[in-house]
Amino acid sequence: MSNAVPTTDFERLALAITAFANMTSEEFTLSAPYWVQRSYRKGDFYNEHRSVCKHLGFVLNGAFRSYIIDEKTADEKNVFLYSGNQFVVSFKSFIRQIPCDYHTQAMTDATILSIGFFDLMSLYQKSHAWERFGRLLAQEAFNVAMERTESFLFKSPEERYLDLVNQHPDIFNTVPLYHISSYLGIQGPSLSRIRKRISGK
Amino acid sequence: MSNAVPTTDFERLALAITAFANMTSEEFTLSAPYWVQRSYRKGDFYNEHRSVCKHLGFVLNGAFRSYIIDEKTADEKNVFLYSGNQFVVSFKSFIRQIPCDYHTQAMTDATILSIGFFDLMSLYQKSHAWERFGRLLAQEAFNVAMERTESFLFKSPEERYLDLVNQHPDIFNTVPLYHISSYLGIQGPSLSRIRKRISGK
DNA sequence: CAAGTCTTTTGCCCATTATCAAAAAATGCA
DNA sequence: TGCATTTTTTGATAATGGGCAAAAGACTTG
Repeated sequence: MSNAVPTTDFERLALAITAFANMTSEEFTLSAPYWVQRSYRKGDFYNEHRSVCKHLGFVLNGAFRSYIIDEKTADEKNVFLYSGNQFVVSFKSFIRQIPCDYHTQAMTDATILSIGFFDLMSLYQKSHAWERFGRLLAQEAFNVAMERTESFLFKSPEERYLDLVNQHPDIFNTVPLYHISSYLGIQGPSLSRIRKRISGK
Repeated sequence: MSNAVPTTDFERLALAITAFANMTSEEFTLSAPYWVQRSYRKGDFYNEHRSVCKHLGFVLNGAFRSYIIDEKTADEKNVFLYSGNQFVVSFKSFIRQIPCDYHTQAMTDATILSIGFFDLMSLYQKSHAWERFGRLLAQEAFNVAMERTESFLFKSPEERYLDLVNQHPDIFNTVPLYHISSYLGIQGPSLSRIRKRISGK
């Protein structure tokens, strides 16, 4: 972990946030003192089960997953994937500052820019635009959850796979397929067969 | 639709909200002028696709569903069910006051107590406790969505069915099973077989 | 480069669900 | 009550995914 934030990375963050929350670069600049760059090795934990998620991270490189260990089968199930230009955060734990249900782990070496909960809260107080950011972040979390629910309701594993290829083309080069199959709610061999079916089209 | 709110119904609402948001009955009483009782016949719409959801409803009797029409198969898929002592609202549409993705319809004759969006917003402004209610409502919506996502990820249709029996024992007497199978993400005949399997245990 | 490890695919068989159609049961209504 | 409609169940078959084990392929790393 280091504090030096290269200009280009910081500009990427600025661009993403000003676009996301429709804020000016002056408003964004209020947050400048708070961002810290962090690096993770593959397998490192962004946040662990039972501990409170204290930071909101913006993914510069690499990919993370949130997973739960299924008591019955003792294996891991991926609930969320996060990759470049997305926010990595265990939302429920973060907004309520309560222990997290998930393990959140780097699936690859990764770098992020992160801001602490209390710093973010102070921005919410200081700035209307940041308050809006907070609301949009919450709504986004809700939307992601709903889209995922609807994908299970309306779509076959094959369609969910194709959607994921469209949404995160980047992760397929860097992340093992068993993480993908877990996210899709199917077994490794099933994903393998789906990919075979698709390639024959 | 009528305006006369019987005392007992109103007390049920008061009890539910004060418990939910940990507010005093004085704080709850601030909302008293705003609640209106509404009645629905089976098949009536609480809110229609493309129109903004303008009310938050507390279900006194009966049950509602939110559904989407699947373009591919042209049939309806239930995304949410709402029954007694729960809030019926199309959350995303309500909080952002944007057109709704869903149809929300009474599955049985039903009565609710409802409060309008702007009245609720004014309560949020006037009262810290109501602001807390708003936050908890949002978090609850998020949790419901997440639990539903996780149920698809971790559970078989049979387990989802058993969970629903526990969570909403009331609706099984009043609502056609095809609404339930749609909610569970399976076909009618499959639910029938699941029920047969279970009854033989 | 080669051995060892990790990841993905394949083969096999089984259990469950989808699909379509028809029968049976339940319900509503005259 | 009895007919018509709606809802649920059943039957038969096909498609899909699960589970297990083994093989094949990729990737480390000494």
